[in-house]
Formats: sequence, structure tokens, C-alpha cells
Amino acid sequence: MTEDDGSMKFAPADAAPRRATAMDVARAAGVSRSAVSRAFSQTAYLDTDKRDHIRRIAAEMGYRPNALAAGLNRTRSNLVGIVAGDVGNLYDAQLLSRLVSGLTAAGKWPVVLDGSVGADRLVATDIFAYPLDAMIVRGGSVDPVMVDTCAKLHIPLVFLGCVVDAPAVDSIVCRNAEGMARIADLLLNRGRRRFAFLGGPAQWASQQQRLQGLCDALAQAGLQLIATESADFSHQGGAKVARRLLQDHDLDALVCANDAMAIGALGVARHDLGLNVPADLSITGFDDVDMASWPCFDLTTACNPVEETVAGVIELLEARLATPSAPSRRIQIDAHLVRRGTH
Amino acid sequence: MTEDDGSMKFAPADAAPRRATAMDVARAAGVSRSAVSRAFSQTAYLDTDKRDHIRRIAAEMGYRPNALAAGLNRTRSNLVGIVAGDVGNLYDAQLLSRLVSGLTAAGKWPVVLDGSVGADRLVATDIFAYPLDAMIVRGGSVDPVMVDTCAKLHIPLVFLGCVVDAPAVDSIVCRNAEGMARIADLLLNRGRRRFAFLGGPAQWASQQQRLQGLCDALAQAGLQLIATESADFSHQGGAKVARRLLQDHDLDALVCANDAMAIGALGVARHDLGLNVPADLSITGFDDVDMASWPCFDLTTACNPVEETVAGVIELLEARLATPSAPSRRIQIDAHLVRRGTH
DNA sequence: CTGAAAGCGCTTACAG
DNA sequence: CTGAAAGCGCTTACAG
Repeated sequence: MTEDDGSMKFAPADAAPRRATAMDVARAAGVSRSAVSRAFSQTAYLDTDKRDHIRRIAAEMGYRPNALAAGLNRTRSNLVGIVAGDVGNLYDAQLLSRLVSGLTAAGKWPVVLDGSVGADRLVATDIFAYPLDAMIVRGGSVDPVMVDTCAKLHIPLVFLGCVVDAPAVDSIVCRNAEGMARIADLLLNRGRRRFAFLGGPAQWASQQQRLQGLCDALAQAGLQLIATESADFSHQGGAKVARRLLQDHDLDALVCANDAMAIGALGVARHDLGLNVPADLSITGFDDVDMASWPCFDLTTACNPVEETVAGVIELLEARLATPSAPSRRIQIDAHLVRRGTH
Repeated sequence: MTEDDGSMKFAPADAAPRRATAMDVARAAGVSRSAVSRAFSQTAYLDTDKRDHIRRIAAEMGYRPNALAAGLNRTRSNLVGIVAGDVGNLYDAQLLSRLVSGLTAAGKWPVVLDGSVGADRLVATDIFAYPLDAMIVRGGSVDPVMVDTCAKLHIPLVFLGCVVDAPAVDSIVCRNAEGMARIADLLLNRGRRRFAFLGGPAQWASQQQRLQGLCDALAQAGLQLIATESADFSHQGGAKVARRLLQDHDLDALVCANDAMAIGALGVARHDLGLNVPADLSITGFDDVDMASWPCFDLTTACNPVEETVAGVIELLEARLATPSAPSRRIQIDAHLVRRGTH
């Protein structure tokens, strides 16, 4: 009964309205489809007046060249996958956030994937149906199935947190052992002798390196760890295991594999066990997340610098895209000591 | 000099190796391109043996249908933009993380954008060149330019944190005023009378509603706020402004607009000013981030439930995609009281 | 300087 | 049941 009836046959109410295409703009502007395409190209020749005219009409119609269609003709999609780490982990959350900003600034669009589902399931999803320019994986251990899948699809990989030896796979890692040795030396110089290590999950390469760095530094001083236990890198897990360690052993230094667990341990030591940190006991972290500097924690830790890491990822990415066949690279980042109030 | 010389003319070392296409698989399997396409379609007819044969060869070659090319023929790209909030903010970080998981589970791939650059700049980027199925915006206030841009491109919008009245734009918000009234009632019942409000940036709709809810509840008790100040929703900002408020006024209740600021205020009150919380002073937050439940904080707050919010976003999204022309919807989420140790 | 045409990799009516 | 062809929206040699 309305005036729309005629057209409704062709455009039912529930159809998604179509986005304007170059053809639509060409018709509206009275030019060819090619001219519209050229109006949005940096390199193509087109009369300035004509270009302005086309762009004005396009703006009115809300037209933008469809990147998916354009991508078919190009070699790049500008889409980059990020397999996020455990975002409950504060360091991983900060890293992800900065990575998103860094990639955006580099002209790439980050498609964020939930790494907690595991590589097997990830590989089975249709994210690999998209011609990603690269995949960035944050994780503590290598996923061979991920490496294989990306290799077959010619998707360059950047691993963030562990080293992978495969063609077109680059890595960026922290010098964990050296960072931990700095912490150990600080504590040894302060006179600490009874050390325990509160570690993370064993499959994390960084966890093993941090433990190794600690053990080596202690060995040089003729000491060894009194106890070693593992938690899940979380605040809660750290608190729980720290309680056991502190109750079962007479310690003067509790070295934790990351800040979140150290902060959990700090709460247990001070509030539950009534220990005086740092008078009776040193507690240290690793990473230097934002929270470590809060006055209520003031945590002594080793800084795993996020900005530098992200800059490294971007550098690896751009080099790899420029030269797909280049040999694999590994960037190592120094973790410097951050002396605060808990050692 | 090597046997490869002949082919190198056509494939220079630095060209990105090409991904296998349906044509490549067709040749290898001795079938038509159409057959390959059908082998990967749920609905198309294809002899079972032939399908198995094609899929086996495809697996060997690492072939997957290119989603970008397929997307040209479909109405959906399965790409969804997320304009992330301030990820330094713990609540926003949790929300983003859960949103990524929720969208992935719903078969959508989240492209994460850095909201801190501002809508004007975002709209100018070429992310809108991609035919996004939808855009999810986390933010405290409306960006008209974002709404206009999405409308022209027929990209449905979901606002998360403020209500927008425009066609094909849905919203999901917390019942901020009611949540804050619950906190106020709790404190009034406990006998508090001298209230101050530590708010967030004025342009955030949620901030205004939280303030309003507090004022109304106080008015009903014949009271009004002694002081109101604003910070930036951060821990550090909250600490700084809380110090001023507590030094300048004789308060028995400091109501904060979010948890991060409340935790900052808690540190200042207890450690710097030597106040006894909750004996002398109540401090409350809003959101109930993970950290609020840590024993060292044990913050009384109102829970702004992340899971429920994410479920609501997904529901709005799916309904909108199913019926693009449906009237705009608004979902409201209840913020329930979480009584802990700081009131 | 600009239009018509071919091609990017896929899907899907259309014939057979 | 399956192949050849048209079309999705774009870019870019190729002619003019």
C-alpha cells in the first residue's frame, strides 16, 4: 500500500543494504569505473578536476574502495593475526595493547585470536582462510602445528617469548637468564642466602631460563635453591604457593618468575604471615608491569620492556614482508634491574 | 648455476611465495575448479569419493579457500571491528579480552582498533575500507562522526557504555545510577554521613549516571555531597585526587567512580595518611575488576558484569545481522553490590 | 589523460 | 553429479 511496494520486491526489508561500489560512483559522476578507481590511487594518472569531482561524489555516497576486493589484486591484505597470551596475565595484557597500537601505526590491522584455546583448535578455525600478511604468536612454547600451517600458507610467523628455528619464522625474546642473574646479584649483595624460586608453568621457555639464571648466579656464590615450586603466573596462584613455601622453609629471599605472582606473594607474606618485607625477607618479580610501581607494592623486579619488544616485532615484521626469503632472525631484549622497596 | 635457474626468472627470490589456489588444487586433482570449490562447501553436491580425494590433495598442498575472495560473493566478511577502550583501565582490558573470546566463539574475527587515537582519526584510516560485518565501540560518549561513517557504509554499530539513538545502532549499558544507589544505601545504613565523590572524566555518560545515582540516594536521606572531584579513571590519578580530597575534607565515605581509582585511594588513605579503612572511612569502587577481590584490597564495589555484557553484545550483534532493518535496541545490565572489607 | 578489458580467487546458478 | 561461465568489486596493463 505504500509507495515503496514496487521496489520492495527487489530489496526485501531484511536484506542488508548494499555498500556503494565504484560502479555506483561512476554512474553518479558520469565517468568510467576505471576513473573512480584511479581517483583513489596514489600513482594512477587522472585529471585533477576529475579526481576532485569523483572524490566529492564518493564522499557524499560514503564510498570507499573495498579492501577485500582490492586485496585480491595485491600481494598484501594488511591483516595480521595476533595469538594473544593469557590476558589475565597483566604483562600479556599490556603487551597486547601496545602491539595493537604498534601494528595500527605500521598500517596493519590486528585480528586478535584467543590463544587459550590452543594451537590445534586455532589451526582448525577458518582464520587461516584469510590471507594474513603475518601471524604474531605470544606464547611460552612452540606449537609445531602452527608453524606447519603457516609455512604451508606462506604466512610469516613472529614468535614472542620463545625461539623457533624454522624458515620465515622470526623470534623475539627477553634475556631472561641475564635479567634473573641481576636480581640474584642484588639479593646476594644485600646478604640474602636462603633462596626459594616461585616459578611458572614448566613448558614456558622463559620460566626455565629465569630459573636457570637464578641457579647459575647462586652457584657462583656457592649456594643453591632451598626450594622450588610452580604456580600458574597468576596473582592468586602465586599467593597460594608462596604461602606454602614461606611456611615450610626458613627463607630470606623469595624470587618469583613474574610480577603477578610476586605481588600475590607479597600480600601473603605481609598480611597473612606478618613478615616484614624487606627487613626479614626479599620478594622480587619479573616484567615490571605497571602495577609493580604502585606505592602499595613498590616491587623490586626486572623490566621486560614492552615498548622495545613491540618495536622489535614491528621491525621483524617489516623486514620479513620486504624480503620473504630472508634467513630467520632472533632479537634479544635486555631486562634491566628495577630496584624498589621489596629487596 | 643451480637447477633452479630456469624457474627463478619467473619467481624472484624476494617475491612472497604464492598461496595455493583452487585452480592449483584442481590441476593436481584432475578435476575442475568448481569441483574444488564444492569440496569445501557444506551445501553443494559432490560425489563423496571425489570430495575426499580433493580434500586430501588440498590438505597436502595446504590449500584453504581464500576468505577474502569468497567474501566478495557473500554478504558477510565475518570481520568485526572493536574500538577498544582505555586498556590501561583494568575493566576495559577484561572486557576486551572476553569480547575477543565471545566473538571468536560466535564465528566472528575481531579486528582490534586503538580507541585512544580518537574517532576522527579512526574514521580516516582505511579500516573502513574493509566490509566489516559490524563495529563494536567501547566508550563513554558518542562519536557522531563514527555513527555517520558507519551509517553510510551500512556497518551496524554496537555501543558499549553509552546509549546512541540512531538507526541500526544498538547499545548496551550498565544501570549505573541504580548500582551507585546500592552502594550509597549500604554506606548510609552503616552510618556514614560525610560523603565525597571521586569521579571520572565528565564526558563519560557512565560517570555522570554514577554521580547522579549517588546524589539522589543522598538527597533521599537529606544529605548532599561534601565534595566532588574528577580524575582519569586510573589508579595513579585516583590516588592523587584522593589525597587532596582526604586532606581538605573531613570525610567518612569516599565513593569512587571505578575500582582502579578506589584502589589508588585506598593506598593513599591507609599507607600515606594512616587512616583506618573501614573503621574511620569507607572507600568503594565500581566495576568489580579481578583485582578488587585480592585480599590486599578486598574492595567493596558494584559489579559491572563482564560476561553478561559480552553475551549481550553478541546477542545484539546476531539479531542485527539477522534483521538489519530492525529497530534499535538497548540492553541494560544490573550492577549488583559486592560487599567486601572497605565499607 | 581515460575507457574497455582482463584478471585477482572464489561461488553459484545454468546447462548438460 | 559436474563443468563452463558469469559475477562479486577492485586494479592495472593495454589501447586509444
